[in-house]
Amino acid sequence: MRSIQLQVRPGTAAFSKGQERVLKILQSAQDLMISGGYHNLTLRKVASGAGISVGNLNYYYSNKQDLLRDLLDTVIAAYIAEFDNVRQDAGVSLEDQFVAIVRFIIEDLGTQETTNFFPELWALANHDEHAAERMDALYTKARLVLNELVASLNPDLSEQSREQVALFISASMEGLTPFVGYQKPWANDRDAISNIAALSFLNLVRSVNDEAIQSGTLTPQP
Amino acid sequence: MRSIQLQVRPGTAAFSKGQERVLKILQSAQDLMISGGYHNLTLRKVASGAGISVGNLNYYYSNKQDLLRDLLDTVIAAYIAEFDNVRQDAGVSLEDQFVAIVRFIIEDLGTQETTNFFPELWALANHDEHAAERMDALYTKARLVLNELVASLNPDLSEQSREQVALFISASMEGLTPFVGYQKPWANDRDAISNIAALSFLNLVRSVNDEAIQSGTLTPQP
DNA sequence: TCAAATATAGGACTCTGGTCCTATTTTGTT
DNA sequence: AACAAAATAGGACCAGAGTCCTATATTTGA
Repeated sequence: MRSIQLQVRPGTAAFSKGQERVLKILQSAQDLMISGGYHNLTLRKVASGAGISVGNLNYYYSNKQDLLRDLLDTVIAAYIAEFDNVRQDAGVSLEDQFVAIVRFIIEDLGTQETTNFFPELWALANHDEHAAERMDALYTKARLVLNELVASLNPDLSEQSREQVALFISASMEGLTPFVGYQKPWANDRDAISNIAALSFLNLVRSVNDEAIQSGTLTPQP
Repeated sequence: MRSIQLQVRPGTAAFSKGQERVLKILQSAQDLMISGGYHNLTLRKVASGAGISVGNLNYYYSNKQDLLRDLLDTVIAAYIAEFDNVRQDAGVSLEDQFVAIVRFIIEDLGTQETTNFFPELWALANHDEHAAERMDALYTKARLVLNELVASLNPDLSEQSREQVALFISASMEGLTPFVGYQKPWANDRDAISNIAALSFLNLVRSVNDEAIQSGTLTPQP
C-alpha cells in the first residue's frame, strides 16, 4: 500500500545524522497521532518511538507546539505532493480525468493514515490557528485541479459558482472519511459509494448553472 | 439561536439537587469540549465551570471516562431528539421535505456547537469504541428519514442502493462542517453551498439506479 | 589531528491532572 | 425531630508530561 512520504524541511538539522533523526521523530509523531490521536501524542512516546531520549528530542524541538506544527506542515506537504501526481495518470477525456480524481481521493481515505489523521486535523483546526491555516492551504491546493476540470466541463459557470461547486465536491468527499474510511462501518461499501459520488458529481458539474446556485432555484423535473 | 438541550439520563442522581448538578456538569463539559476540544477538557475545569469542587464532581462521575461517555450520550441524544422534529415542519411534497431536511442540516452545521463538537466526535471515534458506537447510532438515526424519502422518490432502487445513497448524502453534508461551519473560511458561502447540495442530491436521488451504483456504469451525456 | 559545531543521554524540576479519602453539611423521609 | 441517604469541600497522593540543564560523545571541516 502507498504510504505518505515525509520529507524533512530544510534548515532543521545540519548533519545527515540530524536529518535522519528529524525524519524518525516526525514519523514517530505521525504514527502516534494515527494510532491514538493527538491526545496520545506525548514527547516521551515520540522520543521512544524515534529511538532517542527526551533530552535529545528537546534538542530538535524545544517545545511541543513546534513539533506539532512541523508534523502538520510535513504531513500536509506530503499530501500536497501527492495531488501533483494525480492528474498525470488520469484518463484522456475531461470526464475520465474528473472521475479518476474522485475515485483516487475516495480510495485514499480508505487508508488508515488518512482515516485517522484528518479528523484530528479538523479538530485541531478548530482551536489552533496554525492548524487551520495549513488545513486551508491543503484544501485550496486539492481544489485546484477540481476547479480546472469544472471550468472545462461547464465553461458558462462564473468563477464564484465554480469555486463553490469545487468546494462542495471536495468537502463532500472528505465527509465520507468517518463512514467509509479504514475499518469504518461502511468500509465495504466504499466502491459503491465511490460510484455514487462520481455519478453525482459529474451530473452536478454538467447540469448546474449560476442561477440555481446563487438564488436557489431548483430545476423542476421534466 | 437554537441550542442543543441536554437532559439528564435517569438513575444518575437521586434528588433534584443532584439532577441539576449533573446537568450543570454536562453543560460545563460540553462548553469546554466546544471551546477547546477534548484536549482542553479536564475534570478541574469541568468542576469549576459547573460551580462545584473536584471532589464533588468525583461523586457524580468516579472517573473521566464515565463523564465523557455520559457527555457523548447526552449530546447525541439531544441531536437525535432534534431529528424527530425536523420532518414535521417540512413541506408537503416529497421533494420539498427532502430539500427542507438538507437545508436544515447544513444550516445547523453553521452553529458553533455543531462545528466544533462533531470533529471532536469523529476523532474520538477513531480511538474510543464507545464513541464509535454512539456516533454510529446517531448517524443511523439521521439517515432514517433520508432513507424513507429516497425510497419514495425512487421506488425502483434496491434497499442496498438506497441505503448507500442515503449514506452518501448524509456523509457529504457532514463533510461540509470544517469548511462552511461556524467562522470557517467558506461560512459566507453556506447558502450557496446549501443550494448546490439540495440541487445535487435531488438530481442524484431522481436519476440514480442500481446498475450505476453496483457496477459503476456512468450514464453517458445525451 | 584538532577544534568547533552538533548530537545525545540522563536526570531534575515543576506543574497539571486523575483519583481517592475523610469529615462535614444538606436533603428527604418517617 | 431524628435519622439515613445524598451531596459537598478540601486536601492528599501519585503518575505523567513538558521543559530545562549539564556533562559527554560524536561528527564535520579546516
